This record gives sequence, C-alpha cells and structure tokens, in this order.
Amino acid sequence: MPTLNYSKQRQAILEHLQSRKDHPTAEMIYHTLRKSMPNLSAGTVYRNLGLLTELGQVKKLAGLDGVDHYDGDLSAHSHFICQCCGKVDDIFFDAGEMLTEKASEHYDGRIIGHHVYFYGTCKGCLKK
Amino acid sequence: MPTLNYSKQRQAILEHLQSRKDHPTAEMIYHTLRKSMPNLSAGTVYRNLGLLTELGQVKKLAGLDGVDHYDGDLSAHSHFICQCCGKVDDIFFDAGEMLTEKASEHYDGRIIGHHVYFYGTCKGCLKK
DNA sequence: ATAAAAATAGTAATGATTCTTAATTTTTTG
DNA sequence: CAAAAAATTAAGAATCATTACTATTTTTAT
Repeated sequence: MPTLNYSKQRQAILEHLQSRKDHPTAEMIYHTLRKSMPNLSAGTVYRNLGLLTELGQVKKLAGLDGVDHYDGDLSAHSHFICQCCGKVDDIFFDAGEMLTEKASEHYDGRIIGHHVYFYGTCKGCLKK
Repeated sequence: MPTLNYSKQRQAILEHLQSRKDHPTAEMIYHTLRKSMPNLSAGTVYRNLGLLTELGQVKKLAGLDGVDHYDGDLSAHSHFICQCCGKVDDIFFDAGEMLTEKASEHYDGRIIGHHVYFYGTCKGCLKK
C-alpha cells in the first residue's frame, strides 16, 4: 500500500467538488477543471475521485443513472433522483442511526452505514 | 409504444429470476438460461430485464458493484452489500412509508419511493 | 541536491450495456 | 386456416464510462 503524496490535481479536484452544491460526474469535473488545468487528464480525475472516496473525503453516488456522481458535502443527507429529468437533488433529512440500528436486528453481519435514495418527480418536472 | 407480446424468452427470464433467492446480474442469468435455451442471446436478456423492471415485475439493484443486479422478490425489503466480498444480501426489514413521508416534509417535489442500501461486513467475512 | 517513490498525461484496453438488422415468432385479420 | 402485420429475437457491431499501461514529471526523504 503506497503512501499518499500531495498532488496539485487531487487538491484541485477536492476543492472544486467542495465548492459546488450539485453532484457532478467525473467527466463534468474533468471538463470544468480542464479550463484552468489544460493538460489535466481524465484518468487522473477518475483515479483521484476513487482515492478521495476511499479516504472518506467525498461521497460517491452510484446507481442513479448508470454514471457515478460525486458529492463533496459530507453532512448526513439523502438524495433524490427525478425519474423524469434525471436530476439529482439533496434532501436534508437524516434517517440516521435509527435505520442502521433497526436493520441490524434483522441481519447477522456488521452493518456500518446506509445510503437512502428517493425517487419520484422533481418540482420542475411537476410543472410540465 | 408497441404492445407487449408473449415471448418464451421473457417468460423464462422472469420465472428463473423468481425461482432464485439471490441477486444475479444479466450476465449470470444469461449464462444459466443458456443451458436450456442454447441460442438465447445476451441482448435479449438485457432488454427483457429492462422491460420487466419497467413493468414492475422485477427490481433492478444498481450502484452495488458497478454491475446491475436483479431481484425477483417484490416484497418490501432492503439490501446489504458486503464491502469485503461484494455479496448482496437481503435484509427483511421495511423502513416503509415512514421514510417517504418524513423525506417529503423536506423536499418540494413528489417522492414516489425509496431504496435503502446498507453496507458493512457480512457474516462470512467477519469470521476471517 | 539526488535518488526513490508516487503521481500524471496520454492513450489503449476493458466490459457492461445498447443498438442495428435481418430472420423468426406471435398476433391479427380476412 | 392462411397471409399480412406487428413484435421479438439472435448475432454481432457500436457505445461509453471506467480502468490499465507506460513513459515522463512531481513529490518526498536522505
């Protein structure tokens, strides 16, 4: 297991993700950062998002639309995906420890955490 | 939107999925059914699993390990993914309406449902 | 400052899924 | 029951997100 060195690219990826409130994909992040780092490579973005996820510094949202999205907001909250337009919203509501505790009563492995995905129709699509 | 005709393949896929208690991928289903239907094609399995999911006759589990898994059990239950071995287990515990109702208080779109994924270490991996 | 370790850029490879097309099944209709 | 029409399939090509590879550059430790 190699040590983790500093890298300008990883720093930029983390700061960029923390600065926005949506849930971009690796490709979106790559596309944006490329403007200020013209020879940033896509593989670097994918690799570092993976590392940052392992380090627990960002959250990976998988299973939304087939592409992985990333979230720089580590506060406890859930996610909503609009079945109509595919948009991913935050829901600042914490199902919290309760869920893990209750589920543990029904499972004989060790439950460490959970992720809740809500789905339905977003405000914008309801108006149409 | 075309009408849905009967197809031996779709019937076999549905019945097979309902007959097992795990959460196979399209590839696994394809591999198994091929023994009794030698010229079944992979595309047919993918397409029909998609159709069956839209019809609500099976559940698609996405975001587990990068590959879509399918569940023929429609009863309300959650899923657990082992971070160690990747196994997907059922947790027969229903977070239920409560979750959707509570979340609705914090979101201004229409929430139709939710999916809860638990993660941690399964019984088998705890022993190691 | 220099050697070793880690990270990057650029590009090739992978692999799950989707798409395309001609042939086959299923349904409809006369 | 026999076309004709509609839906489905098989087989393989195409797509596209992601990972792997390798030579070069950056970071760290001595």
